[in-house]
Amino acid sequence: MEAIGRNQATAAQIQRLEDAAHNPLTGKEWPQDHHQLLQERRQLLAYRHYQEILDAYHKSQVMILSGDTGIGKSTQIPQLLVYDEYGSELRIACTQPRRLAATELATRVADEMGVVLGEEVGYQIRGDYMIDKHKPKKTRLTYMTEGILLRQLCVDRNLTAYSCIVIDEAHERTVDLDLLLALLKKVISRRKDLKLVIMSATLDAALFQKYFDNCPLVHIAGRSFNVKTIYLREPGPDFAVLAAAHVVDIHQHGEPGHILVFLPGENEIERVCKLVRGETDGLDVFPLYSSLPAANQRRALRSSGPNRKCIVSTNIAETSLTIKDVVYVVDSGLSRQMIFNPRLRMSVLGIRPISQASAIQRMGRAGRTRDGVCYRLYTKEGYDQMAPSTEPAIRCSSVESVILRLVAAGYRKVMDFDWLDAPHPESIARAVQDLRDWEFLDDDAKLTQSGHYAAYCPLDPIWYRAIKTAAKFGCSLDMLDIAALCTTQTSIFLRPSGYQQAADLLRTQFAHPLSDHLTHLNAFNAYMRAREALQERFSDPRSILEEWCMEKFLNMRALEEVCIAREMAARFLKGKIAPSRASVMDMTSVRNALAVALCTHTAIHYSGDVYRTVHENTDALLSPASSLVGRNHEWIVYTTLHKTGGKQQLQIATAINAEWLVDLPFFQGAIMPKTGKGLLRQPQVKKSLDDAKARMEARNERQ
DNA sequence: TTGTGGTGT
Repeated sequence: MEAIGRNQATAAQIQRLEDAAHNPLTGKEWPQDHHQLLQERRQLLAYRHYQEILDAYHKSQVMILSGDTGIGKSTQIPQLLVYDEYGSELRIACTQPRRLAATELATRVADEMGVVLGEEVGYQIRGDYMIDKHKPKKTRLTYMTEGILLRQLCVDRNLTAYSCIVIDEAHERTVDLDLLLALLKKVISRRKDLKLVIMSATLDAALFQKYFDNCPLVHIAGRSFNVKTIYLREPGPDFAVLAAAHVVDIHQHGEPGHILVFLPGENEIERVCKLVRGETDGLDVFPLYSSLPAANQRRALRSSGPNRKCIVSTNIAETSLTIKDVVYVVDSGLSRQMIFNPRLRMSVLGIRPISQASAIQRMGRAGRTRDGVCYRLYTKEGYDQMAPSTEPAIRCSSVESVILRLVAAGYRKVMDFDWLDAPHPESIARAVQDLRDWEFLDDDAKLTQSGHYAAYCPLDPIWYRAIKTAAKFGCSLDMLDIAALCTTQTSIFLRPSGYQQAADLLRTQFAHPLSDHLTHLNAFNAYMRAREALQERFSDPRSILEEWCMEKFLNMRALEEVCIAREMAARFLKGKIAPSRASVMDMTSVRNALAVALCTHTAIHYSGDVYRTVHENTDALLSPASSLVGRNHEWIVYTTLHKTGGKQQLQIATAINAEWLVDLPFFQGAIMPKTGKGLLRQPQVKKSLDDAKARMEARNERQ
């Protein structure tokens, strides 16, 4: 390649390289479509700002790049940096919040640069990579998820393999991103030759600029196409009815072009679909949400008949999936959001207004291929009252694993760490307390050996502890499966609208009378058996497996995720924890291990369907899906405490014996919640444990 | 009488 020193390239030089007879990266001739791709790329706004971006990049260690979606930031900027960084002989990483984006961008950019995917341009996501690992210099640019870079940061705290890190979609503010930025800020102070480019939507750019000592900001103004925004004149009564009416009106009177409707969830979506179908002809209506079987999702995205298409979707179409040729957007202004309440250690799921940033993102979905229209089912005043940006995820989730990773990275002052937005102090305090209860931190908040392992284990910390505990009970492999099932957030059980009762009925074939954890395990084992049997008989059993899952109302995507999580965790645990399995005939040991490991998540039966949690001292019902409903076991452990639709629920529970709790440190007198007068707030807990103790003593005497 | 969306050498 033409000799350009590191960080000395000009836009003209790069253009010359791209116009040359041979590909400067490979020395080979360009692929046939090179010139056409180049022409398309040179139309993109991001490409047209090459020189301005290079100037800012050369001048400063950190820079922020802002601009609307669809201008080619994610594809063009990393390519530009490949040429500019060529002299450094180190790699460039470009992070993405989602796996799909990482793989698709890598594929596209490898094409545009005229190289083979996995050679000069590659990707890395969990359980899958296309990079040249053996020749360190070969892969110049790697698209990866934020989590992958965080992992690499744990191993190599100065990221010595890289000369430049590009953070894309920074405005999405995932938990991993906030942790990554905080750690990168430390890295760049140690490594002055490491460059950082943060790409974000316009609205949040100033925030990042301030965080990085007022570094330069380049804004690429303009968007690919205009979208006209139409507000409601006065607030409407029922957003579902309103949404349906807008769709019908657009279909009857509007110019050609597909319609995309944003609603909070599956229920609302199915309702609107029904309303619209009843009143239109020649309109293909598709629901779209994550628990929809993959085939139905594909149909919604790919179908292209002569009819107009209307897709009624959750937030999944806001960022994760792109629908071609959308001209109309109907935005309800609402979404379901999960917010963590640190005091109750409880997640609350509810329908809330979206942010302005999110409204803009939804609107932009109408202007990807030509000018569009966005109908907002709220007033201009309603829009003005929305929060400018979506609350960063680190502010509304539990932070046990974040704090653990932070301590593992060598930062112990977790309370006054330099965050972009700090987690709630109460969240941090809770996390530190939990990590101590789980023995990952000692009394000086120092990392223990087992805390060190938990930080590197690709499972939630509490599940690493559960596997460790299970090893003592001779069932570490059963617990590994349960851990993978619980760490994978999406449920393996489907309950499609219209088939709820059938789904509930079929679920009972896996039901374990004493445990939802074991119910999940039964279903997972059944899937693994079917998978193995089919793999022996067919070379590509995927579609048959998909059918098998469909019949049993199991979510195959979730089950495959569980498989990957399990394999990765198993690889990590090899040599650290002895593998063992409980007898199929008696899973008592698994329940006992769950009781010990999840002892901070115990609840005692109160009255009727009501349980009261020991730690938070709050009343909650078993989830209606639990196989323990109506059985009134005295003690249970649960995986999560949720609030949905105003009701507090305990999800994924297992019945346990009081005898298993009496000797645990967590249940010794001092830790029990007390009232101001020093009286036990839950005398029933004490009584139950005392009774259990008496029973144990009596048994010992008899022997 | 139940549920938005992501992610992990």
